[in-house]
Amino acid sequence: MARSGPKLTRIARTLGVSAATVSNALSGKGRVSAEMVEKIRATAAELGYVPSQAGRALRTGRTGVLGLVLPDIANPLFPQIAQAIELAASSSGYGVLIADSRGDVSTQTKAIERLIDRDVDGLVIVPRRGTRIADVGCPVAVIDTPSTPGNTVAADHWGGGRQIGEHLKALGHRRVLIVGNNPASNVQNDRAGGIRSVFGEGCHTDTLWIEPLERMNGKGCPLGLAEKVAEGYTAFACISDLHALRALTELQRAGIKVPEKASVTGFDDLIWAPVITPALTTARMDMTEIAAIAVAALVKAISERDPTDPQIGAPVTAETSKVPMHLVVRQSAAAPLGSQPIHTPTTAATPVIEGGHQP
Amino acid sequence: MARSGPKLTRIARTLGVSAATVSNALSGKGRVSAEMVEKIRATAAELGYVPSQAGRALRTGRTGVLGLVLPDIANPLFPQIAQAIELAASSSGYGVLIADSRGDVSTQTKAIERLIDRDVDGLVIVPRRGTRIADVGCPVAVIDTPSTPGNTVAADHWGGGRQIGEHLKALGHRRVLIVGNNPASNVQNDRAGGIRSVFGEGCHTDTLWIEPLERMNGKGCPLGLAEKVAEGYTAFACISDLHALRALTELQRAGIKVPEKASVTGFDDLIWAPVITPALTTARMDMTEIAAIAVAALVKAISERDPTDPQIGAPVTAETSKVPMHLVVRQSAAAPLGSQPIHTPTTAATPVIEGGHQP
DNA sequence: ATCGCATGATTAATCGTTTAATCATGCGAT
DNA sequence: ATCGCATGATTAAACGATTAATCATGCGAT
Repeated sequence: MARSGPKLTRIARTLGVSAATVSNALSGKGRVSAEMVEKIRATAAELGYVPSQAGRALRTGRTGVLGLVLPDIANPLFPQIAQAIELAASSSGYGVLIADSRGDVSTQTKAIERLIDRDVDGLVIVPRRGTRIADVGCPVAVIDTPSTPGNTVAADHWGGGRQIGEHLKALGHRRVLIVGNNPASNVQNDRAGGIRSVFGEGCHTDTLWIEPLERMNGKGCPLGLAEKVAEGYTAFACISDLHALRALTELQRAGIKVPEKASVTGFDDLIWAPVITPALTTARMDMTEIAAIAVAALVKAISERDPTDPQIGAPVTAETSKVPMHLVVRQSAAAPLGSQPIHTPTTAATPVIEGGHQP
Repeated sequence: MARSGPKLTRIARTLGVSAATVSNALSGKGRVSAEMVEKIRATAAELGYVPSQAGRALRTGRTGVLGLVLPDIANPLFPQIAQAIELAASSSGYGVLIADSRGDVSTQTKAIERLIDRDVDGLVIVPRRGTRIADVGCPVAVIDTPSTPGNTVAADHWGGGRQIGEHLKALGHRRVLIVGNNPASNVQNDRAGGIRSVFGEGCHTDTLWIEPLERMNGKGCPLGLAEKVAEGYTAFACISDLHALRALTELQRAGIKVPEKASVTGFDDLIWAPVITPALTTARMDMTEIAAIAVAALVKAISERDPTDPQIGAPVTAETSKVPMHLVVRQSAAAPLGSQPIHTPTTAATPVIEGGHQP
């Protein structure tokens, strides 16, 4: 709807100048005397002037809107991501239009098209399981994982895995089961790889992928972790807090105390991580930072680009493409029975130590 | 950015007619011969014409964009809501712009203003804890709970509570602890009220509000549920799956088996409900339906409204304002020890029976 | 034969902003 | 005194669609 507020012309008439002068003064582009600028600024503020996006968009070919595409919108990380992107975008003066693709890969293209048709200036895409983004007609920032070609910026998932691994190793764990969803995901692979990289000589890791298991036994099937404990695994390093939750409750239900009998760690520091019992040790990504970098790169690309040319571009690049993850130490991981922890500085980054319930 | 695609004029020139005719043909408004309409439709489709939102918005005063405001974006329900709203909006030809207010009430106004300044045609607001929505300059749909004045459409939280309560009662529970976050929330109050309404003669319910407890003992503090079990409570009816999760893990950790020794139920059917052990019995709202009604009401109000008048309106109203919730029966609630379940049809609505892990 | 009218299409104005091109003015240098 | 130039402001065109007003045409009725 059209804002009811004053138009540019009204400010111009109020001050007895032309609309062009007002526009120039407000944008600081043309030649306007300092005093005039001052007067115009003042009355614009006083009248509560807000430029019409429509008018501006029509003239400049820029809408000031970014599109956000999360092919897997049901993802519990969605709130974090959306929040961070919206913050970054709005503080750069951009709006954020969302598009959902119901987890469906074919609908993803439709969703992107919907955004393009609405003339977004750029897109932020968090791709689903290694989907490559086809050339769209506007700048695109891809948030996946540093090892993915075409990635713009992402958390250092591999490094996060290493931190989790080092934490577990320092606690004394030698047999660790990595629990993930799907090996086709670059993110999950990097996290798992990071964990594995820590356990060398005299250690053993194996990986349990849930999705194939569920294809056989049905959704929500037991993971059989009690047996794994019997096999000597003392820690379950889960690729996401969602899996950690699943592992934790399954172990508890089987009468295996966490963390005394088995340690469990997660990833992402999802909303429930601090409030479950025991509170979940996990690795968190700095979405605020990631979003800021992604949006900045996008904004740069947008401003450098000629709005009329229908460029078919690769994803934009940022100076920093890898943002460190932060280990959040809570209660779900501890030294295994019959082993004393090794006291070594575990990671380069300082881990966040957080109690489950400090006053 | 400006779409690279063909403009209205190009179609006009291609067919040797005026732009006005093309516009009329495509919108079906003016007087155009049937054959002309056909030809124009055809070439428009062939050329892949997409109207410029900017041009249209400038002329009509309608942007075709709705704003979505979730004051508590960190809410784990967010994905569900956003997904449903986006679906409903896009199938009505609208885009969805999001605004976050970081859970802060004062920032909420700012967020709404950001959307208004971007000329959204209407707003969907899921208010935080009974916040009243001040008059904004455009149609607003409020999704809260039917008992809230000014509510447009919402799940029947009270009815959902009743279903949960009846389920527990039918299982044989007589001492039930309701676990909520904050009594200031209309939604939570309605849910709790619905549960309570079921337990009359010879039954006992009490309510535990987490937020006041945390203000005393710190975030993530223990809820002391083991003591409650000792006091004779056999079921914990939580107002949200998040609390249910907290209760479940705390009980498990204390060695109290769920559901044998204590039943736990939730609300919302959040992502983890089906995959934890035991899978969570909960009540789900039909967000798709709610979103459809909210958006439909909004669209109606928008089309009836004169885009130029800066109406200061109350929230729009819908024909149906109360959408039933669905009980999802899984494994976390069962008959208490030493009591046989009463076999009664528990609810009017057919509950969804869902296994934790069927093949 | 003429008027009126319905039909189908065109003209031109408009939405609000930006911006290139133009214009007026005063001042310093020749 | 005149030219050139810098400065500050104005004019006017443009973006792409919509729509009220207008125009041309043919046909039936008087």
